[in-house]
Amino acid sequence: MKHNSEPTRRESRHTSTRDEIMEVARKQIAEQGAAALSLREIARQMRMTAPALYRYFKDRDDLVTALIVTAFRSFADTLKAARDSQSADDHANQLFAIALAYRSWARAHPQDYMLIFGTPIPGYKAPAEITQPEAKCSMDVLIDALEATDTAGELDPASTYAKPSPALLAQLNHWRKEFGYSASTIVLYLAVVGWSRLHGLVSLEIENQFEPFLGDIDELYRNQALELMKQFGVDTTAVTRKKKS
Amino acid sequence: MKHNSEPTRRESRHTSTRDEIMEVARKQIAEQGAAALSLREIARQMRMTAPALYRYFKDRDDLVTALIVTAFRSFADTLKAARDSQSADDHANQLFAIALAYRSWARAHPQDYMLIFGTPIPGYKAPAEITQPEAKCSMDVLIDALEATDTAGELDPASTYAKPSPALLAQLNHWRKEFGYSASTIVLYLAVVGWSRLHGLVSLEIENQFEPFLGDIDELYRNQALELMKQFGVDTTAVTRKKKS
DNA sequence: TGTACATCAGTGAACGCGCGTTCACTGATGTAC
DNA sequence: TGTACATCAGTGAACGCGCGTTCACTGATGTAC
Repeated sequence: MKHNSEPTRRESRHTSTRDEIMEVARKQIAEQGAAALSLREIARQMRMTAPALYRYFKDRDDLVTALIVTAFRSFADTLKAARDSQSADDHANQLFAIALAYRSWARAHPQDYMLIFGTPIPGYKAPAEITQPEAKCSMDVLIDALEATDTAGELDPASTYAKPSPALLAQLNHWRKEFGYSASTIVLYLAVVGWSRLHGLVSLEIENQFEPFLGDIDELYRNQALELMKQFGVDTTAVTRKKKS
Repeated sequence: MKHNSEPTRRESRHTSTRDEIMEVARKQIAEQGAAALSLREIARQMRMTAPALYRYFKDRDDLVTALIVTAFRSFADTLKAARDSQSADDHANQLFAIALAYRSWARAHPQDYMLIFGTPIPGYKAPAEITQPEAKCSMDVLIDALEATDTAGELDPASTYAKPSPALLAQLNHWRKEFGYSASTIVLYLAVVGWSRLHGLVSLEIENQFEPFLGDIDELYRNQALELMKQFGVDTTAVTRKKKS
């Protein structure tokens, strides 16, 4: 056995067909939905037999878990990239960019979005110990951006936003401590509120609930993203100016 | 053939086993999710054979469509009942009651909620001409309540809420005319915004996305429902007073 | 009131399908001496 | 450099399962005269 230097030829082949399996699976999910994912169909598309897949994944659930993890990472990476596309001190535009990226990722990968945040697959139960840290990473992008805004003194929830009740504050504080967040409790509050509001619009959109009466949601989404920021006390004039130019 | 007086014995038996089929199907959906719905399993639970079900539904899709319709009706009825539980001129409490009922129905019937607003079943495409009017009925409860509030002069979105852009207003107007709503365009705007915000919280909750870090969502939901109303310009003091008493 | 007939509910067998997973196996790829 | 061996990728057959749907059928329920 080689002590872990660079991967052998065989090893790299292994990981590359493993990647290919996941690629094909993702494509299948994108077309048919996650519930219709089939090992045999994947094998067929790869011109292999189904049992060969067991060299790469313990079973179907194992593959699904891997898909969920990569979907989460792709999602988190997209959010981070959006944030970093704006200058580091321009918090308003960072937040706005994150909000837009949230939606555009979901539109580009609707089935992955649903795989992550939506309906679980019939016989499948995601192992929380693997799934949860990944979910946290996405959430953290939002939390970090809000925290940075807060630190810069550009967040003023108190002026426009209701104070959480003591009971709610206690919950948020518990969360804050358990996960060791440096952000203030109110930042966590805004993060969870913001998340739920983006999710509400995005999930209804990708499930075509708006279509019959509104058609395109572009305008509504921008409107709501800005509105959300305003309610957080963020000055959005820089965003609107940039948008026009 | 009898001219349509009261239903014959046979007819009433027919509708009653039809109802039983749907009942069993609903139970199955509640336990396993809509994607796992199986005609054979339904028949088994009813101590029948599967082909007998074809006396009552053309095929599986036909059953699913019927389930969707009844789910929508149950949902809309619950919202209406909540509204009517408050006195007719107390618009604030009516809106609040609707918001609470929205969530509690979803919690009581999570799989039905997802059947209606969420992931479609793999091979199934809901016939829009049947599904859409039902969806409209639920939406109309919210719209009507907001319109009544507006007519009473208790809605003041302009003061706290961003004006929709001209493009968005045009979309909303198109919708308003196409469906013949008497409510103002801004009421439709508030309805769709309110819906998406309730949906965001509720759908994340029933998919257990909040659980790892927040546990119970009760406080957050109440907080957000009130916040939403405040942003619409509704005076919520009557609601909070009532809550305490 | 009784008889002949039509309608309907439900059965049981069968069709054809696809699925996840196991197993013993063949060849190829890599490793050790 | 060559040979013996171990490891791994992938095959093909099979198991056992469940599914939606069709078909010809049996009995029961209702209807007309």
